[in-house]
Order: sequence, then C-alpha cells, then structure tokens
Amino acid sequence: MRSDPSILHVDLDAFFASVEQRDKPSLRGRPVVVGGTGMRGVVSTASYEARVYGARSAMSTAEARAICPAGTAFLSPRFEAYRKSSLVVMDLLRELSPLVEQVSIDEAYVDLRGADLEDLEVDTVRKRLERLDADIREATGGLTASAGAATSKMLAKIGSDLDKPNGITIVAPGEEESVLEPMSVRAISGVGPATAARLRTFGVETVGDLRRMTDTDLVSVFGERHGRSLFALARARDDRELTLSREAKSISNEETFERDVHERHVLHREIERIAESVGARAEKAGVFGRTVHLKVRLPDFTALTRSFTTTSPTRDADVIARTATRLLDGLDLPQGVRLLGVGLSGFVAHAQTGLFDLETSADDETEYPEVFAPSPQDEPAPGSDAIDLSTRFSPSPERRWRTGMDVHHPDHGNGWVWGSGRSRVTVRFEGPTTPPGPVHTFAVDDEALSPAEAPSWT
DNA sequence: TCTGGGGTCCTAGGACCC
DNA sequence: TCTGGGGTCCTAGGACCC
Repeated sequence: MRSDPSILHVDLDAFFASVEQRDKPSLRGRPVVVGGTGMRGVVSTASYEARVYGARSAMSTAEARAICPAGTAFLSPRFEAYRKSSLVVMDLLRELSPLVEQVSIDEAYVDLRGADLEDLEVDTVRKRLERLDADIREATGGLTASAGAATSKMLAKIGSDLDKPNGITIVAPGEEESVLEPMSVRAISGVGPATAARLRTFGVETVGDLRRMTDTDLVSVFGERHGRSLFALARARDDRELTLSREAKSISNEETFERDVHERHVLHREIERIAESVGARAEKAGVFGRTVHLKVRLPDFTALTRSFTTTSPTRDADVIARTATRLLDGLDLPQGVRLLGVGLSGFVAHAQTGLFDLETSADDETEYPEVFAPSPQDEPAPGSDAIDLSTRFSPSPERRWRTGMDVHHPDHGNGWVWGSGRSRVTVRFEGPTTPPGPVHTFAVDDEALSPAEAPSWT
C-alpha cells in the first residue's frame, strides 16, 4: 500500500439526473428519475430531490412512481448527452494526471503520482482537488462531482462516498483501518447482497466484525480468491493498481420484453435482431469471436445461459443468430421467456483461415463442383414430412448448405450445420446441448448427409 | 406494477493431454 | 488390478459492479 494519499476516486453526483436538470431548467429543484419508463423499467439515477422520497438506483420505476410525489419527472436516458459531459470530465482528469482508469461513464480513478504537484501531502492534494471541482463545474455547465483521495483504491472510493454530493474527503495515511472499522461490510469492494447475507449468519455486520474471522474460515466459506480478498481488504490491505487500458472481452445485447414471450417464432426473430446489433458492434470493434452466448431469463427470474465455441471466429450476424437459435432450441421453455440475450466472446483480431474455416477459398472453387442444398425457406412446414432430397441439387445460388440447418447422417444420426463452404460442410451431431456432440466434415456432395425435417414448434 | 442492460471475474466439473 | 497429478479448454451458473 502507498504511504501517500495519491489515489483519487471521482464520482459525478446523480449524473444522469443532473444532466437533465442542467439541460432543462424547469426540472431544477424538482424530483427527477431517469431510467426505463416501461412497465418493467428500473431507475438508473434519482436526483437528490427524488431521493428524499426514497427513490434509488436499481429500484423498479413502478415503485419509484408509487413513492414520488406528483410533479416528479420520469425520463428515459439520453446517453449521447451523458457521454458528451463524461468526456469533458475525463479530459479534465487526464489533464490532472495521465494515469486515469475510467470505471464507468460517471466514475474514474486517477493516480496522482502522475500529477504535477509539489508533493502529495494532504493539504496539497486538497487544494488541487478544490481546483478540479471548480474546473468540472465550469466545463460542464454546473455538474458536480464527489472526490476521495487515499492510499488505496478501496479507501479512495469509500472517501468519495463519505461526503456526497460535491464533497472532498482525503483519508490521511494511517487512518485507513479506523475509517473502515465501523462501516458495513458492504463498503468492501466485492461484498454484495449475497456475501453480506452469508456473513450475517456468522454474526458479521461491520468490517470490525469481519476482522474477527480467520483467513482459513473465510477461505473455506468463500473460496480461495474471495476469502483471501475479504481477509486482506478488511484490514485495509489493498495493493490494486490502476488499470489504465482494457480490451473488451465480450460484446452482448439483451432485452427484457414488456410481456413474457411464449412463441418460438417471436424469439427467433428477436435473436436475429439482437445478433444484428452484436455483429455490428463486433465489426466496429474490429474483433471476431469464437464463442456465441445465449441468455434466457424466465418469468420467475431464473436465468439460463448456453454457449457454443467453434474454431472459426465470426462476427457474422447470421452465424451468430443461427448459433443462438440452436442454443435456444435446446431449451424447454414452457413458462415463456422474460429476457433474451445474445453475446460474443473469445475474441481474436482476425478471422483465421485453416481446417475449420468454412469460408469459400480459392482451392475450393477450383477443385469442387458446386452443389446446393435447400435454403431454410425451403424447409418443410412444421409437421410435414422430411424434405425432398431431389431439391438438394437444384441449381439456384440460394440453395446451399446453411449454418443452422438440420441434417441427418445414417452413421451419426441427427445434427446441425455449423459451417459450410463450396467444398465442405461441417456438422455437429446431437448438438448443441452439453456435452457437445462430435463434429464431422463432409464433402458437399456426400449423399449420406441429408437435410432433415425441420423441428416443429408449439 | 417487483426486479434493466452492459460488463467482469470466479468456481466447479468433465474432457483431454502429458 | 491400483490409481498420479497438473494444466488447459469448455460449459453453466452465480456474484458483483456501475
């Protein structure tokens, strides 16, 4: 841990609501709630006027409507406006020191060892933070921030929370443990509702209580990583450095429906729409992913996740959608679906070529004749008989093996097409459930492999 | 009228390899 | 004919953060 209060945490006050009040003078002094305004919306930010009535982040908007007075403004977020102000503030922080870790749109850590200060004494730091506060107000048209400076990230963050809104708290070196001791265990980063509840069963409510638990006990209850971290953080031992740059590890989009969805075809259409957005974001980010994720939340709020990893990285919306659809079709969903999500991870910078790359290659084009299979539109209606194999060789460019098609092989049974090119079609059998079935590659004109009957939906 | 959407990290078990 | 161990990858679920 550091010996000087050189880690700064800055947190913009009631950020979304404050931007709205800044931009619409009629909202100033009035309760403002920003968040989802639909029946299933939740509150992102409540202005301090709304907090008086108990409105809080993460509360359902319905509940906020019930407790806030008439005249409360309920607004949908305007992310573009927030991003703009965020950028202004982050630039001011980088002016203070180039060592900035942005945690979210309204929060960041700054390493003051990179700042141009004569020393890192409490008074010097305080003076500089007062100037920063004035700069933020001026540059953003009146937005305010709260700031904490300390010898570690944890104490800096706790400090920024101690005097909100618009306060500056510097935890002097040596004071860390006494500041921490009386606080709820929830003050420790990594302690959420579940950990707090388990700790309560041991009679632990405050950080002081937590200090009475041994290293061994914490590890046996919470696992190696979490247990050791709790033991150290309870003693204000926090050596975490700032993470100055980070590469995204996954891209995902999800949507909660206004009403639970029971129809498969609606879910399929939603998957296509969400996959489109995921693919576009991956393209913008310049990445290809090897693993496609599906997330489903049921009406009772339980979540199911399924994923599928291939050797061929993709960002093709169509491939993502077909894979996600396959994963969905492996799920029995009699209760309907509350939320649907699609994600991509396992990024590589470039789509690789190789054994499993099923994009058309020059070799394929010269060595193999074109053979076509029915496109999904040609698949039989639910309940009808299997497809007529004679259509496989119909010379229409659309009629080719498509990712996601159902197929049958006399030796391997039923499977689905993972990828296809002009020369080869790769099939995963008995997928996509766990454990994944075997993968086999066939020449496109292999008569043994045939399109199978499309699954029928209820 | 209960409970969003974007992420990260960890755990645990099985497969597989050495 | 008794029984290794470590490492990595994949999958599912869960906790947590803003």
